[in-house]
Amino acid sequence: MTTISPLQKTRLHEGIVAQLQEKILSGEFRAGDKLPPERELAESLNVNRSTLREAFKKLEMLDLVEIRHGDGVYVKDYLDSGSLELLPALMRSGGNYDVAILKGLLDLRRLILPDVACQAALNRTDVDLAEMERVIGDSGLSLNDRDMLLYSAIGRASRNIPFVIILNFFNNSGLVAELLTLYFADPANVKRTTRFYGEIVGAIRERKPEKSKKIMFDLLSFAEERTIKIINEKLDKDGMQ
Amino acid sequence: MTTISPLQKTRLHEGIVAQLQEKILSGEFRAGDKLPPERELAESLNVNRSTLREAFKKLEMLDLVEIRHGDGVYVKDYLDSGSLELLPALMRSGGNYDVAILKGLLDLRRLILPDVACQAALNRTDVDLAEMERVIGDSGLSLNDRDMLLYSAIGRASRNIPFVIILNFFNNSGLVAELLTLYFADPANVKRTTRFYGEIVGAIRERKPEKSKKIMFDLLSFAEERTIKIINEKLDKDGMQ
DNA sequence: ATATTAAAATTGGTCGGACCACCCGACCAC
DNA sequence: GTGGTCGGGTGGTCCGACCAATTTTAATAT
Repeated sequence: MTTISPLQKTRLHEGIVAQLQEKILSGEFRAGDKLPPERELAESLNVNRSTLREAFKKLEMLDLVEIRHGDGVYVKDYLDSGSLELLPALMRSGGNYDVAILKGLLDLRRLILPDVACQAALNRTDVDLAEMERVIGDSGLSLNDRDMLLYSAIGRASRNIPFVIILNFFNNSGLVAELLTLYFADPANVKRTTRFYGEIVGAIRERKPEKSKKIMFDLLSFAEERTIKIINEKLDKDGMQ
Repeated sequence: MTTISPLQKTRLHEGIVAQLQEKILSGEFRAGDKLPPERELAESLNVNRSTLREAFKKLEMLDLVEIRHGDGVYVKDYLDSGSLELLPALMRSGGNYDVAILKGLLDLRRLILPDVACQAALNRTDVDLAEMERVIGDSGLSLNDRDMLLYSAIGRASRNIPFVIILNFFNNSGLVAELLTLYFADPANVKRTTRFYGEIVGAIRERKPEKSKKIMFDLLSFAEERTIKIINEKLDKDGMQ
């Protein structure tokens, strides 16, 4: 029995984006390389030039390529200019998790979220609070959804837009979703996290910034340790078979 | 006598992206709204449908719109799904700096960079170190360029790819560049920052993570305070005239 | 009347080809 | 050398057509 179908409806230009992105991230196309002309590349891919151009527009927005009118399309160094959106692809470059990147992401979470909680405690409105309480009380939500919605609500309550954007990147990229599923597979983790929900919302309700920060930091530290452990076990198992 | 021309070459579809993005961020188009059909909108903008579609591909990559085959193009809530690349536009929504977002960005910097310096001290190679020393010793660089290149070098030395990507977003978005120009207008700030360069590279050379973190944090706190002050003065002045 | 189903209309996705705008290198005039 | 000219290559835009997915409408069966 396998997991549910991916049900990806693949638009042609998206396939091209994925293909070219992979070639760039894997190093097959190096920074500074000049790609073949659009007309030529379109023919190679058996695709219309318009379609290829739509793909290029996405790659340009990801800062993976630079398009120079009258000259050509050049590969950029994604370490100099890449976007956060590249991380999911980078993390799976070898088929397995790239643990270094995963740890980097968890670092980021641990650095940012306590401050978000702190600012949320300072700036939250009653409406923000009601939304948090609704989310942690809604039994119709899956564990994953509840978790992500709560973080999203806390982010909004902080009124710090850069933080909100980064938080929602975590939520929407699918990276956290995968990790959460593994994490919540252990009932002990579910219990710990459920307790955390009450504590953090309570601290935000009482408008206690330092307490909120500490609660958030402690939970993240706990979850981070467990997650790294789970991933390492998974890698070991996959490595053996 | 004025400064040299900006030499902006504007591609048609980029103008469309800017226009639609502004309408979304300003709230003229609200989340959930359905945009006019491509054919209709293309005619309104006096532009070809292919060109409009290229613009849509960029807006889709920014997660500002969702394109549904056979249905239409819908506006998304950028607070739920937006990308970091939106911040520069958000910060200038009213023509002036949005100080709240600016502070959020500086928060982010102050949270992340000390950890980057810490990890750089742990993971740097001799090549990384040589690059840092080259940058701070290169008298051919402008103050702005030297600053950004040093941070970039420290970021790479940390070997933490998510951090590098966020750092380079700061550098490449143009936000930091503007602030730096204001910041470096005061010779006292130049002096303080130049001293910092020697200290931080020294600490990274000696592989002292906590020392590196503290040096970075102190400098950022100093620079942050000065920058906020400068911006507030600027806003006051602009407000009076 | 209501529910089901099939056709039509709407809309995004792809295509092929044409022409314009820009960059660059080769060549020429001074 | 210096500067201008020109031609070939490349991205930018345009046009009109058809394909594919979805929604809407109309016809039909119950």
